[in-house]
Amino acid sequence: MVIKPYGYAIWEKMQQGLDKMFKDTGHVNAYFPLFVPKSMFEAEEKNAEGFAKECAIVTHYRLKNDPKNPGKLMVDPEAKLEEELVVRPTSEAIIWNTYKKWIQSYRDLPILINQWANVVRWEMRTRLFLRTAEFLWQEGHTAHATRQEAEAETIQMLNVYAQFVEEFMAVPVIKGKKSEGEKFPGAIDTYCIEALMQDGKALQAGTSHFLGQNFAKAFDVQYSNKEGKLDHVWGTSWGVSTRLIGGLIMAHSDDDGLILPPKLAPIHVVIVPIFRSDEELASVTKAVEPIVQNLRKAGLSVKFDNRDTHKPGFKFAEYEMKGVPVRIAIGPRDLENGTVEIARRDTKEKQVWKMENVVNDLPALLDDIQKSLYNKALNFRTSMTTVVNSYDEFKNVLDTKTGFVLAHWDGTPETEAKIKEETKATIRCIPLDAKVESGACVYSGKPSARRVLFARAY
RNA sequence: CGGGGUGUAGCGUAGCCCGGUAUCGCGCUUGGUUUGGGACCAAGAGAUCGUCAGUUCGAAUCUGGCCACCCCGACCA
Repeated sequence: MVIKPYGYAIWEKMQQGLDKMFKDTGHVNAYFPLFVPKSMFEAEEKNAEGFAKECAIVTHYRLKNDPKNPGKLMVDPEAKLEEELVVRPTSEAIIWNTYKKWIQSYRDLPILINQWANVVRWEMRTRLFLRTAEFLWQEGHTAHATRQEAEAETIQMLNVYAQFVEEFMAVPVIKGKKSEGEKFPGAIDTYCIEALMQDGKALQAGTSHFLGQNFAKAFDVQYSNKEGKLDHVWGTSWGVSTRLIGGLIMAHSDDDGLILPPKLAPIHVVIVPIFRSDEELASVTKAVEPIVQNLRKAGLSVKFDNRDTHKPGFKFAEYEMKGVPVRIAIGPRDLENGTVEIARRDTKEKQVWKMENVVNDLPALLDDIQKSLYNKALNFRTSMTTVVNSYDEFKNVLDTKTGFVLAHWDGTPETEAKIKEETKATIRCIPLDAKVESGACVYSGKPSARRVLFARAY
């Protein structure tokens, strides 16, 4: 997948928002290698097994001219690696192998590291942004002296993700815990945030794992505690990826293109001048320049599109497609009246503002758009979350209404697998705020203590 | 890997059944008229029809092999 500049700008905005939140919670960035020796990779068995089917492997380190095919290259059989290198599908292995060297004492803990990186998972079927063979993400890897501290870290980062997705992406999420079948291989517990897309399908937007001592044991990472006794350290890992861009697109867009929340929009405001002649453009430009400068001073990203190669109507359509939250049109009529035309992308609503109010009032409009997008998505999710009490109802909702389904489940992997097989729906999570409510599993009729969240998912 | 489908200009396509080197739209170039919601007119440029082989006087079209891509399924953030 190629991410073009405008799409990459969205990713950069996401990075900025998340990176600040990571730093604010005490984390630092570092970088670990792309290639992981196979022996290192296989040290944590469950993790290795979980990813084995989708690993790219480097077996050679040189190409040479193919004597049978002039001008073509071939793998040089002489250049076979002693040990194959796995292209990281995630970095637990190489990071824990490194942490082993860094940790001796409780005084070395905690280690709170994040890395921004690319990873490769050789998917059989890819989906733009949602599932690509190579993707960009961040992965946090922390090491702690106590179980309690690691668990608190896991939940803290889950909350960071939830806050980011809701505040920046304007997408409401449900925080929960994954079932045994859906959790990260190698983790004790996987927590996640689940979002609902406009087509009624769920999207896992981020995960935070409590690794227990699994990796510490696999990589022999021990520390001396205050009593002078050796113990394995406790770990977490957590990540979000460029999948969030796909989620952002699917959560808000309409038939006219993207709708971007102001907090992630590469361009907050586009100004389109209306003019027939160079003289008109000059006089419009003169009025626009101070507005641009002052909006930029206020911290907004402003584009003044003064191209004379495209008509205004074309530009209107173009920026709508790109999801720019606010468009300002200024023409000769506005110059006479001291006004501008303000159009918001989310509602398509147009207003005429006094020119002198633009700089002052625009931040509030952007705030309103941000909130309004969130509320719209929240209302949608609420209307698309259905409580069901029978398997017939369950299947009917999935087939006709779609969306999230809250149903009782007996807690067994067997039932989970059967439901998945028969309906394509998976347990998205066991919501953290699920109230204790005794009931009967929609599939088996066995007792259940709480409802879990089902959906068909990406 | 199983099942289905498609490869013709930068993109989307017609033509294929019934052989005679290619249609239309978008986009691109130039000129003119336009410019408050994706402009119009005119003139241009651009295609070894996925690839290799076969049949034929002649292949986008018929036959066979190969390659690539797409959709559905298994796998998945």
